[in-house]
This record gives sequence, C-alpha cells and structure tokens, in this order.
Amino acid sequence: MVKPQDEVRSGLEVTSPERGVPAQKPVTLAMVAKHAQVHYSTVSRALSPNPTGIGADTVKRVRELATLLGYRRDEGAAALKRGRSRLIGVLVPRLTDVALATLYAGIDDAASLAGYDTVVANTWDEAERRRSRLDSLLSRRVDGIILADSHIADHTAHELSKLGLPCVLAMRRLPSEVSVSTDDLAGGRLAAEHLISRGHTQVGIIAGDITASTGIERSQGFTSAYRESGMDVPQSHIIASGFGALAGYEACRKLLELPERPTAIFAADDLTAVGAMGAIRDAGLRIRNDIAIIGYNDIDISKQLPIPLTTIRSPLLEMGRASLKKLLDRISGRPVDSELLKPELIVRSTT
Amino acid sequence: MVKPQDEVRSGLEVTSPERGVPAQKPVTLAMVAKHAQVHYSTVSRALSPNPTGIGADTVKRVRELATLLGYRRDEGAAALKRGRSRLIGVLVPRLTDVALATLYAGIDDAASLAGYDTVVANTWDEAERRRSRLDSLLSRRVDGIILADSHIADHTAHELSKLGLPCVLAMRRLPSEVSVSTDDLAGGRLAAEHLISRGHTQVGIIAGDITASTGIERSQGFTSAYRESGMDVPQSHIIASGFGALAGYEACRKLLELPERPTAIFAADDLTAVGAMGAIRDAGLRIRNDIAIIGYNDIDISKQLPIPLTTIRSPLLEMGRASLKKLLDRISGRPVDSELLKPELIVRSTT
DNA sequence: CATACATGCGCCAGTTATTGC
DNA sequence: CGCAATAACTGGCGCATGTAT
Repeated sequence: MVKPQDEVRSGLEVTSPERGVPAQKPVTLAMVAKHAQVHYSTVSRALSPNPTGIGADTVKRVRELATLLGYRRDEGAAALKRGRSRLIGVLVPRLTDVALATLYAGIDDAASLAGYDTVVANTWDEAERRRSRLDSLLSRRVDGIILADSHIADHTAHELSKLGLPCVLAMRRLPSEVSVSTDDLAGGRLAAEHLISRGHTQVGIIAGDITASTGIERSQGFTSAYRESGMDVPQSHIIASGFGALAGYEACRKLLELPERPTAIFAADDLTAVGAMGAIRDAGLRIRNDIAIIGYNDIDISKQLPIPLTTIRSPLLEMGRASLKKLLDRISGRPVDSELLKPELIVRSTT
Repeated sequence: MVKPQDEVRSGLEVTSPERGVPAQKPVTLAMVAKHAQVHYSTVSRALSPNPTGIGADTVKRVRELATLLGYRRDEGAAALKRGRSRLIGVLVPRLTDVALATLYAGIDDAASLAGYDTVVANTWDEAERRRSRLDSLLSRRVDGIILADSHIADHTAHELSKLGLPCVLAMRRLPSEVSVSTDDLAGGRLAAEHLISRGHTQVGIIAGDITASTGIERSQGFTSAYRESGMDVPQSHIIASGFGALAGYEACRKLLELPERPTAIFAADDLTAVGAMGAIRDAGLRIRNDIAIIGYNDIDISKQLPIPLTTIRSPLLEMGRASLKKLLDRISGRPVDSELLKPELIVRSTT
C-alpha cells in the first residue's frame, strides 16, 4: 500500500508555480563569492570549520561578508554532496507521555550539541503509522535512527541493520540489539524490596504494555524479588494496562475488585500510578494507610502531587543523551555495547 | 601527498572518511532505470504522482520494479531541485510540558498527512539556544515555521517574514502576527465567573509566564470579570510563576502567606495547579473546602488526579492541526487570518 | 505519443593553475 | 628554477523538468 511516491496531498499544489509568497531565495555560496570577488569554492573553504589552503586574511574577509549577507549553508545540498545528512530520526510512541518527552529532550539536546538535527515521529504504537513514518525518515536519508518504541516481536532494528542504517534502541530493550535503557529488572526489584520492607504481603502490579521490555522486566524483577522472599504474586494480580492516567485508573479498579485485595500496588509508570491513586480514592480507600502505591520513572509532577508519589527514578535525560551518543558511535563505526542505567528508589508519601 | 610540515599539526584532521559501518548506498533512480531498461528520467516521471507522457504499462512496470528494489526518493535531492523542502520547523519552549507536547502532536499529525516532515526544537525559553536552533532550521531550508514560544517583545516572526519565510504562531499570540490560539481572555473570564458563582471574593492568580500572551490574557480576562462584578484582584495576589509543578508549588506558597489569604486560586496552567494543590495540602489546608483551585488546559491527568481538577479546557490537538494547516495556507500564498479557539469550563472537584 | 537527453539546484573536495620567494 | 602557499577550476551527489528525437 505504501507507494514510493507521495500521492495524496490535500489541496497542496506541487506543480503550480508557487505564487503569493515572497519566497526570497536564500543567499548562496555563489552570491557571497561574487561580492567577495573570489571563486565560490574558495568561499566554501573559507567557511569550513578549519579552512585549509586559504589565506587567513581571505578567510576573515569572506566570513565577515558571509555573515553580513546572511549566508547560511544549505544543509540539504551539503548532505547530497557528502552523502551524510546530519539528520537523526527518532521513533517514539507518544511525546505526550512526559517520560518519552524527557527522553527525547535528552536526545535532542545531545544531537544539537553534536551538530545534528533530529526528526521525531509519534507512532502511537500503530504498525501502519509507524511504517509510514519510518519510510519518511528513510527518504530523508537520516544518518541513523533511535527507536524508542520497540516491541518484543519487532524486527525493525534488524531490518535497518540490513539496510546498513545505524540504529539504537532507547528506553525499551531487545536482546539482540544495541540499546540504552534503565535496568528495569533491578528497578522492579527495588520496588518490591521496598514494599516487602514495609510489610506488604498481598501486592498487585499495573504492568503497562507487556509487549514492551519495560512492562515485562519491571514486573519480572518485582515478582522475582517477591518470590525469593517466599511470596508469590499471582497472575491475577498482574494487570496489563495501556498508557496514561486513565489506563491506570481502570487497571487499579480491577485490582481493587479482586477477592484478595492487594495492600500495595506497583505501577510500572508514574502516570498510571496517578490514575491508580484516583481509583483508590474513588473507592473510598486511603492511599498508603489502606493501599500503598509505588510508581516508576519519577516524572516531574510525582514530587508535587497532593500526596507525593514514591517511585523508582529512571535517568531519562541521561538515557536520551547516552542513546544519541551511542548512535553517533555506531555511525562512526566505533564498537558499541548496550548500556543499562541504574534505577533509584525515591521514597515519598504513598508507601 | 604527505606534507612534512603538517606532521606537527597532524591532530587537525581535514578529511577523515570515518567509515566502519556498511553504509550501503540507497537505491537511486539510476539503478531502477538500469533494471527497467529505460532512461532514469522516465523512472522519475513514472514515479511521480500523476505520470504524464508515459505509457501506462511502463508506469506499472517501473513502479513494481521500484518497490521491489526498495527505491525511496531522496527527499533532500528532490528538495534541492524543486526549491521546496517539505520540511516544517517548530519552535517550542519545552516538549516536556504535556500541553506543548499535545500541541506538537497535532502539528505533527497534520503535517504528516499533508506529506511534510517536521523538525522540532526545544528552546527552553533561552534566547541563545533559540537563536541557534532557528539557525539550524533555516539551514535546513524549512518551508515554514511554527512558533509556539513567542514572547511579547519578540520580533522573530517579523524577521522571518522579511526573509520571506512563512510563519504562524501557535498557543501564544502577538497582535501583529498570524496565530492560532485559545481565546485566553474568554478562558480567564470563564474561570472567574465560575469562582464568582461559587461565592469567592478573595482570589489569587498563579499567572505563569507573564511575558507570554497566555499568562497575560488569562490573568487579564480573569481580573476583568472580577472587576466587572465589583471585586478587585490586587496586584499582590497575582504571582508570576515559572513552569511546571514545582513553580506552581512555590507560587502557591506565596499566595498562602498573604495577609488576606485567597479562598480560591486560578492557575494559568494545569501543571502549576497540581503543584499548588501540593502546597495547599502541605499548609494543612483542605482543597476546595479551604481553598478552591481551577487550572487551565485540561491535560490528561487533570481528570484522574486524586482530587479531579476543575479547569478550562483548551483544544490543544486541534490547535496544532489548525496552525499547521494555516501555515500551509501561507506557504501557498492563500490569505490567512488569526484564529481563536473556544475554551470550555470543566467543573470537577477542586471548586 | 512515448521516451531519451540535458540542464542545474547548492555544495564539497580532488585537481590544476597562479603566485611569491 | 624549485617549492610552498594560495586560489581557481572541475566533477558530480540525486532528482525534476523542459526540450529534442
């Protein structure tokens, strides 16, 4: 269904001579060259980071003239010439999730520092949309891709490798691919140990997306720790939720209706934890006194909530920066390994 | 080739092909052409949206071959040729603010539908960073820019116009520029009227950024409505806060310390409202019973909070889509006007 | 009518020509 | 005359599109 060429373009003219807007042409090397009375290739050299084969005075003169005229290198044209776009693609389920937005902020920050631009796309966990967005990125000839939306049965990373396109997973892991993520097994463990130390024997899990490594491993780490302490978390007490506060609310309601109601809940994500808190309150129960709750990620608001949320902190900004850095390493052909960042327990008022 | 004198400064590379990765070259028109036994311009025509001057069978044959070979048009090269990049730049203070992320989701969605890609940049409200990111966008030869971070004394939009680059403001307004935003005066009014109807005579405002139209007009609409009802909101009760929950927390504390403590607070943003709720609770006061609070935007979590937040809903997704559409109109030279979206009062439990 | 050919978008980098000592 | 340094010249990168066959 995906055609290499773009067909449907609502109303936008393509072929008609665009009129109406000034559309002044940007200053080119040639224009600067004319003013400077030199060949345009000389201008190109003078404007390069460390000019070679050009007199220092010429460099200075040309550079001044260039800024004066408002010259800005056409990155697209340069990319065409050198075969590298200095563009990084980022695929993310939803930027409206603060955790992902923070991750992306880290990526964007590091990229911009390294002289790269990023193109990010929301995939909303929809295969169709994802494919079409990925197509766009490939058309833009991105130098590499960061995948923050991988699912367990997803082969995208592998396919990209076959295309020779460097790629790094972020946030979510996949055994056979290079990734930067939090040690979610350890994170789940931290949560469990904390609840155990608080004396909770009946617990429930709001697992988030169990087709993603995050959902899987956070739950797994948690249940492992409980099992090792001689307690079991029955399958019935592990709810696969969607994303966001509403999903958390609904998942929590299911937990509250269980015959053996948990006295503590581990939510694999702060936002779902917030929703869960709403459900607990709506059920006429008191948070912590009746039901404790612990989240994951430590997003901005967790600390400021009416009842500050106990949570597992995940270094999201750092994760973003690290994944970008790793991607650049791959692009340069340097050997890279996956990286696991350390989660940290932040105890506040909900446990 | 080796110049003896260069040994001293051998640290300064000039041309290191830095390779290491397969870096397979993408399929080009020429390759498809070779396989199809036709001239590459024929392939180009066959792959264009509505091929002209080409036999239907040739079109079919070429297209099949193209998909088979995995051909993907090089957007960068195409852009160079046609003088349009099909790239839209977006400047945003911070994507980590859900409201902005939602706005961007709308933009991105509409852009992708129209065959455009977007490049977004966080400016963090820092002039320096903003300038450098804007520079990047210009270097990428974006076809237009959406500014979601404009301040009152900001002339960027005007300067872009002078460059002939179409641009639209989103979220925040500026009198002389084309924008898509919520009617914040009306929104502030809605909030005020609601609080008035609840009998609150002593109120406070957490105004957010008062160098942005949002902060200004939401406060202004609010105070106007109060004044027209014969009540005044003293300047001392209007706190200019920063962004996020923490800022809301601190601003609220200031309000609570006032000699004439307000019985209700209008926060110009849901996130700051959340922080404010934390401060109210920390002060040992009860939300609604002691102090009512109303927010703005109606972000996802507002509804699911332990105490669901009364707020003014702003159609953020729609705003994003509309601003992109308007930008495309400008790009095509169609006449455009600013647009004000209607805010809506959502009454929940905090008032 | 269907296809092939040719031009050039703006830039980078390898190669060649022009200086000055 | 040799040899640097300095600058000009040249050939495309992949594609769209006007023109020739």
